[in-house]
Amino acid sequence: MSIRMMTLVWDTDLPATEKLVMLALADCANDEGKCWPSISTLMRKTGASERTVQRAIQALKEKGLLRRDDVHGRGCLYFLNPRHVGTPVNTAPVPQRREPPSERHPTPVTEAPHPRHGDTQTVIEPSENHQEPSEESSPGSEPSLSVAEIVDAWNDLAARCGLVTVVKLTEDRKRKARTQAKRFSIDDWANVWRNIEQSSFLRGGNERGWRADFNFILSESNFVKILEGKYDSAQGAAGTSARRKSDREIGMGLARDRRTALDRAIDEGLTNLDVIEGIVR
DNA sequence: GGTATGAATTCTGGAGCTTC
DNA sequence: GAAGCTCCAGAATTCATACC
Repeated sequence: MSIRMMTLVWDTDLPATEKLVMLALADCANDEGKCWPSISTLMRKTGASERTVQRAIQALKEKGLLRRDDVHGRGCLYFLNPRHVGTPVNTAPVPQRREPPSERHPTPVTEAPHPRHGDTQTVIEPSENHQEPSEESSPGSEPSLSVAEIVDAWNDLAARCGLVTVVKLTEDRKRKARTQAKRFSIDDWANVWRNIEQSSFLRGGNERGWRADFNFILSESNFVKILEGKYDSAQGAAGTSARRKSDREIGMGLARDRRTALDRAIDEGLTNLDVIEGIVR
């Protein structure tokens, strides 16, 4: 154990996990900062998982606080960097800090501060060709729609309702869309599109002018609320569904006809959102 | 000033695979 | 066997706002 190293680590302004791993390393190090604990030793000392320890080591390396030399067959040698560790807080590498919401980018261009290797910021040009069949399959729970179908349907709806269209399809958005597609049936999606279109609140008709965006609907709780008609401003918070509002505005008979056609289309296994939306409209 | 709420972001751990 | 890497889903945290 190096008291000198540990004292320097305590004075750093590191995120909790990184500081904990750094302390565990300092606990094994000599006064030169040299040590060779295994990942499992660091796991035991910190109480963190293997993955968390690895990530913390990677972050410390990137910040210059740590150097790691691989020793084939013998694990790794770590060198704590006293110069960096001892750097005053105000000049030390600071942890990632989020922008306040008012400074954040609007939905489509929000990016994770640590994009993973292989992440892409794909520019979506709605078409019928950007299917991702390999990503949609999941044993046990088949998604009701593909990511491309969801994005296309949203962009179509957004264009009609003056909402923000999806310009970039991040890995995070893809993942959430896939999750939603597995959670909800195709008629749930059709109902959500319709409820958004019929909700003045979701289209900016609120005190702050806030509008629903793609990320908003990818939240499970938001999706359920839209589905249940809780954003139906005309009906208030009583929970009356947008479907009933649709009946009132369009006329009971017409709405019933449309719903019947929609149910029939769904029963027949129709998966084309454009067709379904055409019926809904 | 304290508290509750909603939305957005970040962190964490499991699984599976590869490399040395 | 040890370590690294990526993907994924859920938990935790942060922040702004509204309300008392």
